[in-house]
Amino acid sequence: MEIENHTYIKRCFPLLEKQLYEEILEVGVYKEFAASTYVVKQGAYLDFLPVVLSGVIKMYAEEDGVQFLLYYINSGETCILSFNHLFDQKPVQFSAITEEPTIVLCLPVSKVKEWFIKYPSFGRIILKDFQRNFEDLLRTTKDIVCFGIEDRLIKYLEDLSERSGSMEIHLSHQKIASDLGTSREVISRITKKLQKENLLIQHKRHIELIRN
Amino acid sequence: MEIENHTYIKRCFPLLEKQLYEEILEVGVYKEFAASTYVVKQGAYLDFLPVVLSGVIKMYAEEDGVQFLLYYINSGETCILSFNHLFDQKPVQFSAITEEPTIVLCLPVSKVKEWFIKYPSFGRIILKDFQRNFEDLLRTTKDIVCFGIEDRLIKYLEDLSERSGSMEIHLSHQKIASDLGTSREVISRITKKLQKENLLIQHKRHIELIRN
DNA sequence: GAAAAACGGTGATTAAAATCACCGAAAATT
DNA sequence: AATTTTCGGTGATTTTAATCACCGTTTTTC
Repeated sequence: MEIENHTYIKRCFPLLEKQLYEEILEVGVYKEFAASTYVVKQGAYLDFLPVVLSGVIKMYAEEDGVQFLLYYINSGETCILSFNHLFDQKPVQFSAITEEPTIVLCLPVSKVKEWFIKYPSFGRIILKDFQRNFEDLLRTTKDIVCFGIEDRLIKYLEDLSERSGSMEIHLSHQKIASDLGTSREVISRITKKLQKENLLIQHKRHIELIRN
Repeated sequence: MEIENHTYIKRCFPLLEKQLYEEILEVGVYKEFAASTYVVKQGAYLDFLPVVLSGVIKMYAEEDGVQFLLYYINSGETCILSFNHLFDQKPVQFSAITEEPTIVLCLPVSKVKEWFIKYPSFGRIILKDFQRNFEDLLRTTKDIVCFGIEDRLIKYLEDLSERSGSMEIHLSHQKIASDLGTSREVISRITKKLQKENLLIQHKRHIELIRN
């Protein structure tokens, strides 16, 4: 298992300085999560930086009883949003939930601070992940403000299809609804409408997208 | 004028290494903007990192003809969102507009990259600003998703009042509406309602908030 | 000082989405 | 096999906000 994890790290961070690589191996803690499990819960205090070695985690925001999807962290990416809270010891403002079985490498905050200054490559990785997360969040925000649920549902399904490489979406209306911050009935009605428009087919337990 | 700007830089970046400070003085370009002027326009390609020396700029997102306020950049803060686009030469996904007369220090991207690696203090500044912008954006997103316009208007006014240190808001309903991504009539109706509830008083050309 | 532009008020209507209520079918649990 | 849970469908209603239409006033511009 250890050996596998080494492989993951090499794959995720191909350009690390040798010394940094050694340090990561030394202090990094591996954690495995089943599908649909909390990696980070909103309100918690973190003392580590999670890096997704394999699998996918989804970032959720919660407020006023509503939970909605912000964006995904794929393998090889750091869950940088939590970085925000590593330094000022504030509770995290979001939750991270695995989408599938996922292996996470946890790097202690003290080391992260040290490496950020010591290793240029590490600083660049952090910055790059910050950028991506920022862009993803902005994209999501724009979508929410500027488009109705129907458009957002279509985007959501297309996005899922693209990232899974399959035209089939195995999710209940309820789960979709909660990702989009709406209610099940709304999803049911829209999918029905989309089926009439030949954009998808509703099967017993999944949705099949139709290439346009 | 040059001397004044030196003072601004010292005030904004109190902990710079001397050498970095010299470099900034050498290559930084000062730009002055009147109130309500574009500093950055969505879709443009940037080759500099803007730092607000004095004044305030507002970050807007645009999509599908709708423009709405994301958050503010105060004096001493870098407009880090643009940083995103410095590295990958993508057009910026937002606009930055001055709120009041504003002095901006423009740092060339080539130097920014260099300093980020060379000077730990610079890396920390960048990271810190990234954090703040990220948190601000997340806050805004949550507000938009989870609260109705009435609550958001109240927050918006309170926020303005707090940052200006005054209970008087000198903004037209139209301007408020466009910041919140809605229409004037909606603002007019809500302010009228809030007046009935003794939360504010509408004067001829401004709104007076009432301490609760 | 006249014309134009910006400002704010308000009623009526429309549209989008949330909520409520209730249904039967399928799947999972015991 | 019986029970419970999850799932999805659908009509009716309500809520929220957007839009349309029109008004008089104030401010700015020329």
